[in-house]
Amino acid sequence: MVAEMDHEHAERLRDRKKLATRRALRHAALELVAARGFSNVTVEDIAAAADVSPRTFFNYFPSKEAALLADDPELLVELRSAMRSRPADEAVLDVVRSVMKSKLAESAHLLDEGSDPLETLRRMKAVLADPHLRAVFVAHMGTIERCIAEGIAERLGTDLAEDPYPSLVAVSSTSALRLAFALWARSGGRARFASLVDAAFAALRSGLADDGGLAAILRQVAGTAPGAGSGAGRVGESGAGRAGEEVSAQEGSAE
Amino acid sequence: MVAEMDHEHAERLRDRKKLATRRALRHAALELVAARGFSNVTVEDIAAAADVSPRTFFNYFPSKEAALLADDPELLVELRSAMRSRPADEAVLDVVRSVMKSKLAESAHLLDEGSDPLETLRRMKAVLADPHLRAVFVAHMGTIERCIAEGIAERLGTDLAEDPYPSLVAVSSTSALRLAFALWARSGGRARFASLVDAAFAALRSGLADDGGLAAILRQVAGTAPGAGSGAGRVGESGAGRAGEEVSAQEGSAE
DNA sequence: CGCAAGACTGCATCAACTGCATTGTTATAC
DNA sequence: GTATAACAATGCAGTTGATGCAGTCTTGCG
Repeated sequence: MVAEMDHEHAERLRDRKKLATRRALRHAALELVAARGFSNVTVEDIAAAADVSPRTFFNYFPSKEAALLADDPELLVELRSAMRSRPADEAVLDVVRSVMKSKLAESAHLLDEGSDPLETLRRMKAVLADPHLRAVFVAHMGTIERCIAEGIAERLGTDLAEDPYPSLVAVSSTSALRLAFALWARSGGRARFASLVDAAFAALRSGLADDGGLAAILRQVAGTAPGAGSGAGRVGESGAGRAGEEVSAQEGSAE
Repeated sequence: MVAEMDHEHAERLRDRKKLATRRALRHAALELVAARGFSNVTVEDIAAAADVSPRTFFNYFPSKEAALLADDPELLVELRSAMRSRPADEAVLDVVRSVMKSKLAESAHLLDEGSDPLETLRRMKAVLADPHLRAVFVAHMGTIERCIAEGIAERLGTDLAEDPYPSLVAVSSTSALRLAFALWARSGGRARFASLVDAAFAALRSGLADDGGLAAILRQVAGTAPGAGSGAGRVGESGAGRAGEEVSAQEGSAE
């Protein structure tokens, strides 16, 4: 029962060990960084806590930040192909919105790789708390933005260098995405990520007249009341009241 | 006429020398990076090209990137105070827009510090060409975004943690700003930066219905025609036609 | 001139990485 | 069950970015 594992198990022994050390490293990194701050933790510390040699750390992650952020290069090509597979007559904003909801749901692909969902939130909070990690995260979103801009230009048949519209949409969309992330973390992971994305896009489409239902979602989730009313007197001439038409229900329904 | 310089000149001798080496370092960094790429240039190379010791480089810049990017920490406090000095009843979007135009004009404070305007463009292009520098630049804009979000919350009297609206506006505004930068560089520095900012904000306020005149400005400046017409058939249901109302004239007038 | 402030430099040090050669462990063929 | 190939873990040396410290040279000023 110990030695005669069949091939299925045997083949996975290595992979499981690999995954285990990977998780151990990520976990150790999170613990140490949450406790001491990113700059006060060395790779040596992380490796020691995960019980591997410092050199091994770099066999798993290309940089110290990567142990916390998981910048998956494959994600970008996935995004591109997901954009290509949407119907040709769909509005670009809807394409981007749906792709974001499906591919980047719950920050699974941006911060985590199928590990404990409880840790995802802690990781996100640690990232948002540290200036350097925040910067790296923003930069990471920048690469996603570029990828989306190319995808839009491809759909519209225009050239990124000539037509500013794809860049404009990409820039705005990733802003909405980043905002949704931050708010998701702020809600303690209780708000539905897809709802936040929808609300952020609605807010954008309303011309920033109000928050597109973001405040409502947060209020509903956290039971807190914002200091001032939202949606009036904030934008000078733009008419308000067009936002929120696409915000889906955000509680009760299963994922 | 050589030894008896008065105090004015004398006091500036040091400063001039300092400024000279600073410029020399920045110049050397730009030249080398433009020629070889950021990762193929060492601080030692830059110092050697500027004829100072490697240690001296770090007396002028905190990092290798800083020699190309000039991330001025003072800029943030300037932004905050500029936002405070705007009339209290001004719409937040207008506040941010005007502050961006005045404080970040022509990327003077973001990439340069009063040196040759010709080099500013080269620097910008070098930054946008290199993935790592691009990432650092995006991250830098992230700090500006945060600063602006705080300023908006302060103006509205709300709390960043409760009300998502300030974050939403900040995120969108810095996106517009970043877009204006990229387009400015793309135009070869010929487009008026303020016009691009106005156009980007107009596009945002139109709910991304069209590009708010960005394409028109670029076409006017560069003489290129985009592959597809702009403003129709791109966004599904949002009505177009509200954009561009605030785009100022962009050529002929002196800066 | 002579002194003080401050800029430049060298040196030692640390931490993030990388390449290479070696050792250990797992998978598979015999 | 052992030999062997594949691959993961390790140790080691070296490069590079970055910081602190101490000594030297330049500049500012009386």
